[in-house]
Amino acid sequence: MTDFKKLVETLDQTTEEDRKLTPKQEQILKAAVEIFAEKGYASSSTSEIAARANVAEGTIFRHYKTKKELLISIVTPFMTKFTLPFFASHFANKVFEEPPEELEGLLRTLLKNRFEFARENAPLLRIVIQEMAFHPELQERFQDVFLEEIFPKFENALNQLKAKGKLVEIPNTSIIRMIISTVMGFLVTRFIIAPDLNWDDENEIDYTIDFIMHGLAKS
Amino acid sequence: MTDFKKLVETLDQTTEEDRKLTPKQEQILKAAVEIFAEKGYASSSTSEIAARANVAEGTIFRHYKTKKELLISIVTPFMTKFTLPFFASHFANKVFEEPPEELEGLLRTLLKNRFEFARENAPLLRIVIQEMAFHPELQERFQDVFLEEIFPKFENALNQLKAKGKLVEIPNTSIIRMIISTVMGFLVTRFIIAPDLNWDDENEIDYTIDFIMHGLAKS
DNA sequence: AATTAAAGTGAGTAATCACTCACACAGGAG
DNA sequence: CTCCTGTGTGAGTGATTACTCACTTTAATT
Repeated sequence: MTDFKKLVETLDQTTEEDRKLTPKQEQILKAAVEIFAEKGYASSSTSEIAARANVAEGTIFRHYKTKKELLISIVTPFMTKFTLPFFASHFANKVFEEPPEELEGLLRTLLKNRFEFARENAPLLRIVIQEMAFHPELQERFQDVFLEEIFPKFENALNQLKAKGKLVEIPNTSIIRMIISTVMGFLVTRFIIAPDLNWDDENEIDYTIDFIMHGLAKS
Repeated sequence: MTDFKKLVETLDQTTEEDRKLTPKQEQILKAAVEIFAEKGYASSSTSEIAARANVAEGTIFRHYKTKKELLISIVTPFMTKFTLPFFASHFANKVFEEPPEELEGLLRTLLKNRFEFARENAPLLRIVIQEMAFHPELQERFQDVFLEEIFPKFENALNQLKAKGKLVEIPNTSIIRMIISTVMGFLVTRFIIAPDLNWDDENEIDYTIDFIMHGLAKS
């Protein structure tokens, strides 16, 4: 429960920070997200961001010392919000603290959570995926969250499911990789690669969960 | 068999083109691949490429009209070589022309093929994934290959497997998405995100195939 | 009304960028 | 030898870049 408290504090902090923002600062962030998502960080110019935000170029550098600091202040709140609640919903949290009965309920909340979040933040998801490759600061931030918060809980749940004979006996790292590959593959296809297709989201989510469930069930 | 012939011609053509290259031109391509993979296309400068290639900057523009043409001449041969042989190995080809007995054999050749290719061309794989998002020319080239060559054959094979009652009854697009998500998720993790981990490749390939097989088997 | 600190401005700057061009040099054909 | 064409060169160019700074405006406090 202490973990959960810490998480809530983190989220509250960031939303408090959001409220401190000047109107012009909000315009800057909005414009920067749009342009970064469209052309990538390296190909985006601060002059263009200023223009779209209806702001003088100097105003950007009043609030953010460098262009990179602007990127980071956009990306890191998203990263923590996207990765931490992985197991932070009340239901999912319970699943991971009590011995988990079934993988399916966990997968379903997890996928639906992240699906809604990705839908509402598609440009940010795009930016993170694109820029993570080139900015070590972002990689470190991600590793911190993933290795210390998500991975241990994930592994613990998998071990309990294995003990109950409900999971294939392959390494946890492999299981986690397959789950994340499938989930991220779905989200990336749905919201980044082909967002304009006619998606039957309800069914696709069900198919995806069934695929993982059968793929990982003890044979 | 005509398709197969065309494919061989395509591959031969590109390797013939490779042989026409000046030594300096090879140095340029090698340096460009390295630097594009390290810092991304937009953050790479032609001066740095020239320096690493031990070549004057003007030499680059003698062979490639623009920086973007250099990128494209690097990326498109890789894309066709990576996507086309999807079903072009003799064995896989047979599987897709005769009624397919099992999905497993197909998956195994397919994954092993692409695995070796990704291992030998990891920097190029990285460049393609990174730059596809921002260059419509690359997206079009990819769509041509995928929609006209791979997708129809893939779908045909899946239909035959479904008719035999060996596959779940969900849309082919969903099945294809899950297979590609899992395969690409493995290759990207293995060669781009965490290439320095201690990988047990033989087993990981087996796990991955088993995961897909069970995930897609008729329940 | 006076004071003050923060927010906002935009012309200015040095660096870097992709790309050009006039020229040097190779070697094969006539 | 004389062309000639393709290859290689590197100083030069205009455009663009992230960032600075002297200045003005805003808004809240005394």
